[in-house]
Amino acid sequence: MDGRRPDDEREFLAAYDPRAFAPIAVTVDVVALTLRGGALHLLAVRRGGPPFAGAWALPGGFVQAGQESLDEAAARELAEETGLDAGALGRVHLEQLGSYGQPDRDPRMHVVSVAYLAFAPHLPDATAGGDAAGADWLPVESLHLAGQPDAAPPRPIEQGRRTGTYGGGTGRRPPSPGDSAPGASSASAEAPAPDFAFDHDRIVADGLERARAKIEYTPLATAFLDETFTISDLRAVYEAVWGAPLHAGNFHRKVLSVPGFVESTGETGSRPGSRGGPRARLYRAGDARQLHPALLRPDHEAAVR
Amino acid sequence: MDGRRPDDEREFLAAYDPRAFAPIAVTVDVVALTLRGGALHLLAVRRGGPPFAGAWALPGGFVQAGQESLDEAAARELAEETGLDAGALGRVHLEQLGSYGQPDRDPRMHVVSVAYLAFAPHLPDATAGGDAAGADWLPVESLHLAGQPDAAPPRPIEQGRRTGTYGGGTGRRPPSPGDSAPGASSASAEAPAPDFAFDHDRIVADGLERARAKIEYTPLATAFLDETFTISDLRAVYEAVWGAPLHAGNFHRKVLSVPGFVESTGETGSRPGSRGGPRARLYRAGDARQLHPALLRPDHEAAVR
DNA sequence: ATGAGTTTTTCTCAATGTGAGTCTTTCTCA
DNA sequence: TGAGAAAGACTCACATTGAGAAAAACTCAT
Repeated sequence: MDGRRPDDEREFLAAYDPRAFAPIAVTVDVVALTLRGGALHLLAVRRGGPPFAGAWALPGGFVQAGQESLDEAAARELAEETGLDAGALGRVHLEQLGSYGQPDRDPRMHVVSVAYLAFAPHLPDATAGGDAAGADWLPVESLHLAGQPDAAPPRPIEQGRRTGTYGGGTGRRPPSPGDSAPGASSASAEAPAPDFAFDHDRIVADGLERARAKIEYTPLATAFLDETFTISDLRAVYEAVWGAPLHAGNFHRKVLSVPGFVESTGETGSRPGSRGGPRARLYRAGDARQLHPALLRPDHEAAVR
Repeated sequence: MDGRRPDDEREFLAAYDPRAFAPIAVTVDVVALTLRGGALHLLAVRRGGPPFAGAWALPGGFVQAGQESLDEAAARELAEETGLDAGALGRVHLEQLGSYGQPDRDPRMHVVSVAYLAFAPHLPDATAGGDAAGADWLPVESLHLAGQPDAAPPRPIEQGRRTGTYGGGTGRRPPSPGDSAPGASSASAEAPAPDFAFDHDRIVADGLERARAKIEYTPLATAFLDETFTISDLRAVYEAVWGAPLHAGNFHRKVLSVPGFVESTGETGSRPGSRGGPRARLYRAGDARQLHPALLRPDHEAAVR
């Protein structure tokens, strides 16, 4: 562990001179996900300088030595990049994703990056905080990521109507096995560059997989929604994150059967953007921290071999 | 992300002088688990120098800047502390657990530690590699850990016979709900100190929870066993890690019903240490990377509220 | 205002998975 | 040789799941 070198006070004080031994920088990077127009989006910044100038990257920055914990650094970076105030930030779920420390992942020096995963309700447009050249929410379905077994080929972005359910919109549902949600866009103005700086494509891929797995057995899908929501809103989250349509009836039954997942507000919504149907009841997140039984992904082919 | 400061070549080269800005040290620590005498054990080293001289700590050390990845550093530290050769190390499962970066977690300076979790088949006694004062396998059930809801109170270690099944051995099975496996020991000679240096008790607690959760939905329990094993051997792993007895018949049925979990060798074991019963069939790990359906922990009270 | 098309919500049914036991057979040990 | 233990196959009642049907409540374009 930390410091096995020193055998006496003098020696370890020498050995721990900060400038003498550890030329490794520590940064945090945030994979921030939100729902916009029914589709899953990722917060990315456009790099202003080399290396990878002009490429997309994850928002992040250096951990301030001696000043902050990793969690605090991640929250700070996320706030800087999104313009979130402390209140809005409080509604965001932020958890550690993992650390990335290949010696050559940054051409300048050995940088260990601690990645975080954030789930946020609909957020305002990103404001290029700090010194990034720009920041934007990129539709996740249009990204092509390293090592993604289900990476979708690049496709032309289609602006347009969405059904409000799952992230597809191209009419080819239900998707065949092994299908990944086809390209679709909603809010972001420009076609996303397919590549990320550094190893950020891998971090994003890991974050997405974590998000998809996490909503199976935790109620975190509610972190994408406002204080109150309908069961259909919740189903739209699962469909967007998993990229597959779900059976509405079974989903309804299941959500209500899991203790502590959601609790009824007694009220009923008005659903302005609806395309018909009765007014849905409103719920808020319950007090469960784990879902039992879990909502398993459809197919997710049995044992992954 | 890494480096948003620089806006031109000159500036970022200056900004990235290794010695100029990041007095944060990066270490790896390994939560290494193995089965000894049917009980789960944790590899710990006795600290030779301050701070926390004489306390138990996790094996670990500095990441060699520019030289190795985090995974490589963890494997190296584990090998140093266990005397494992490359071959034996190949049979060990090693995965990243998480990073710990509270500014004051090490009194000397800001140290970010990337923790790893290792599952190993029965290993030889630990050899105090490096410069630790000693290394030993501590029975997990005798530890009392920070923030552990189910932390067992310290108990006298009882040397002695074990039934070969779950980690109890005190005859009080089946345990009542909420029970955690009572203190028991097998190999280690001295009573374990209940406290760890730094925040290592938290890291251990996180590692144990991860291990308990991970064997639910992955076949990693087989990483604690030799090349071939019986269903009972496998059940003993689950019982030791979860600290609760399992229904032998249901476990048997379930393991065989999960595709790719185990595959039959066609052979049958001799079981020298057995206390009766027919010779069990031998299996080896299958090719599944996920268990479907999963083997859920008993009770694990529904939704954790 | 009317009818077509949607959506919410509830039900049914068959298939599958699960916990708790029982039973037979095969071994070890005293 | 008999008591005790373990492997493994079964049974049974019950919960969970996927697929589908259907009633009721709405929206929207004619």
